[in-house]
Amino acid sequence: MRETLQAQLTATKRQHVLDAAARVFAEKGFHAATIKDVATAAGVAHGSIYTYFENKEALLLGLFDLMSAQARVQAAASGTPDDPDQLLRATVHQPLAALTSGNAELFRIIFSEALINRAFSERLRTQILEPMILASAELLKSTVFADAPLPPDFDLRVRAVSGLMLGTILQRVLHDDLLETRWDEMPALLVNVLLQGVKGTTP
Amino acid sequence: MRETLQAQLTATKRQHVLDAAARVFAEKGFHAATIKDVATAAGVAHGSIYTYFENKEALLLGLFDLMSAQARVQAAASGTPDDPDQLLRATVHQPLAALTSGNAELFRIIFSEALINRAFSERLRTQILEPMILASAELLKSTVFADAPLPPDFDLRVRAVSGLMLGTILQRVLHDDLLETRWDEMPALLVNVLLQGVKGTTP
Amino acid sequence: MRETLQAQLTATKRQHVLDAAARVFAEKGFHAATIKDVATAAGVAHGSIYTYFENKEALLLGLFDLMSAQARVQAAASGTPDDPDQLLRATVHQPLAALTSGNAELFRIIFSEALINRAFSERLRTQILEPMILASAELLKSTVFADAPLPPDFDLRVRAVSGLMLGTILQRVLHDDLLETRWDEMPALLVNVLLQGVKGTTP
Amino acid sequence: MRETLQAQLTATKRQHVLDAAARVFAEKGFHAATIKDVATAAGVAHGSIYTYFENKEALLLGLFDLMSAQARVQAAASGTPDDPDQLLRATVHQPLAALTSGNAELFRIIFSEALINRAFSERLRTQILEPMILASAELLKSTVFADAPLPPDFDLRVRAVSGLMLGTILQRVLHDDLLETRWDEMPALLVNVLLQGVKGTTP
DNA sequence: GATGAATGAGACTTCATTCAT
DNA sequence: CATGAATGAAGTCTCATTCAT
Repeated sequence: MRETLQAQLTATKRQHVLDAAARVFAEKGFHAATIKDVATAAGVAHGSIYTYFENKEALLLGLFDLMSAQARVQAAASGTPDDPDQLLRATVHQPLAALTSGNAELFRIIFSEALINRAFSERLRTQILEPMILASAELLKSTVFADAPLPPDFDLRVRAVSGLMLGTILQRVLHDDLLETRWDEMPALLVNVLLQGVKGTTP
Repeated sequence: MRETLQAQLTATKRQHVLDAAARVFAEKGFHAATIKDVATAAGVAHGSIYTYFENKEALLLGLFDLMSAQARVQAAASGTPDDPDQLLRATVHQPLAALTSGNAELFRIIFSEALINRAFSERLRTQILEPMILASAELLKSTVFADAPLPPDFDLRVRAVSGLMLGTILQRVLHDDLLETRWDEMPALLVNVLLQGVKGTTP
Repeated sequence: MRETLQAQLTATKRQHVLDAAARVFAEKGFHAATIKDVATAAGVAHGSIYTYFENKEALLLGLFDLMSAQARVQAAASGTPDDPDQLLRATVHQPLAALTSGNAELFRIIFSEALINRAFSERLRTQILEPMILASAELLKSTVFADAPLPPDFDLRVRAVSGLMLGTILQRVLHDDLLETRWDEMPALLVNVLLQGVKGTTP
Repeated sequence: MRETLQAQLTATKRQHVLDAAARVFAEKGFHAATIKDVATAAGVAHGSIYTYFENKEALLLGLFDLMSAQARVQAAASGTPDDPDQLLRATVHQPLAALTSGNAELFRIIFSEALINRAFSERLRTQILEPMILASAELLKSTVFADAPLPPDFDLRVRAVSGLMLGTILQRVLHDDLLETRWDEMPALLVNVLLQGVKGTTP
């Protein structure tokens, strides 16, 4: 039991360091930030970082797992609405909503690294993108294609769905003012586009 | 006349160095790559890099201008088809086609940096994204909204169009095998989605 | 208490590095000497220099403070003799005596830099020269001009006093063999010159 | 004859480069100044410097010779006054007057280097200081010691004379405002000090 | 476990010098 | 002779990582 307590304490501190890392990396970028920066932000000696993380890259992986976990949590929390329309809305809403608060920074850091680091992009695909694509596929099957046979380019259409979400997010984190201001309207609008095309009249 | 020759020679070598930089940065990432790597790839002494570029960041900016220029060239080359349908197809096709050959690397390097470097993201927005958004807006006005009044969320719908393209590209450069294999089908498919929604039947 | 010990240890090592810097700079000159040279002379890794000094220039400032401190210490140590004659002798003796041992090196380094670095010459004037001039002025007032009104060119005469000392020192550090050999005779001789002119008979 | 013309042309350009070097070194200091700086100031390509000077240090030596030559020229120009008093005044006046105009910079550069560069200090002693000391000795012999046997510490007294001049100059080039303002009064004052001591009444 | 002094590999950059044109 | 592109040695400084306390 004591070991459990100890372990919990360790886990807490580890999380504390990770939070600090998220803040620091977000502000300075992964490469510009130093271990000392993170340690200072976490309020520990810089040597102590190595008690919780093997090296600097492990901090990044930790952040990655954090994002991955958050995505799962939010997916679970949203439940599974019965109404197909609600389901569609929820599925599109989720990834976009994940960006509010401080998560845009996390997105920036992780995608920035994944774009130029093959190992990291693998991880990103496996843990984040593929689940998102899978969810999109399930969504399409149970909604728009519920009554029709799947077309031969079904998988590609799924990429269009996930691409629409990713691209919208990407534009926002690249500081598109309009998207930042009217971010709340986007989920509904994207659903509309997916259902009726870009001309679709909003209900 | 001699000056012109000399200037041309210099420009050529500068381009040569820039090409090398693109290759090296693409493989290792901007931060992990060293000036020496670039110099070796270009076949010059590492001090010589500074004959053509003021510092390492100037190389990145050079790559940026390269991408920007390519985008402009392709936009100009595509001309202005009369047929609205052709126009739509062309506009969507362009950015996606720009990714073939070695340009995916350029995209990776530049977006990776823009995600974590505010000055760079400004540049990216002004020189690349905003023109793309403007083109999308013009496109919509002259095609799908040709006969209808513009809806109040028109600007947001434009973001959906550009977002669809960007997100699709992003997935591909993150090594989505399916997209890499069937990239040729995407422009038509995206046009379809935009016109009729994701369920739209391909003609 | 432990903190005090640690601080003392750090201070000691800092001093150790500074001593090494004095030796190295004296031998090679500030610009020709490298951080690596200093580190090697101090017996530490070259990166470690930066634990104690922010950068190379800080080493020079450290040496400067060292010289400044030494000057103060010696001034204090000499006390204030009652006999005016003794006072004169002591005041002239001090700066000249400060040059024995390894301090000629310090003089060389510091004056060499001050001659071409305005910020440094300001510092030198404020911390070393002006105190010396002030001391010379006080000296004159309480000795040769004790019973007479101060002449209108009093301040200039003070410069002659300090100049006589500085110039003599300068000649010695520029390797004048005669001065090096018979340095001990100079204080008395200079006092004589000041009192009676260059022809003055030594008592 | 043509060769002479050519040689003169070369000499002229060489002098032109040297003037530029004096200006540049004076402003930035020898080490901070680059060959390119000098070339730009001289209006030639930086590679061309090497047509006239073997390397960067040769420029410094060139400046040294320049100063040395100027000193000789001025010494010759001043002639040899018959009146011993005039002679004394002239001898002291000379080195001090040499500092007006832009020569203070030259003094700074050369003494700065000589202080930390043994070879250079040798040169300085041989070409500048020793002649100055010799002149001082001759001066003393023909004036204050004209009728008396030379004292055993004669050579040291000579150092006091040259030291008084050097030290006064040193203070001025270290930006002593008072000296800069009232520099004209110094020669007479120094003569006075030498003749009667620091208390001496000005005639 | 925590600390932070110490390490040293390695990065960027400068610049004196050379040499083909 | 003049030019300036090219070279590469060398320098300063950073920082991830280690380890004795």
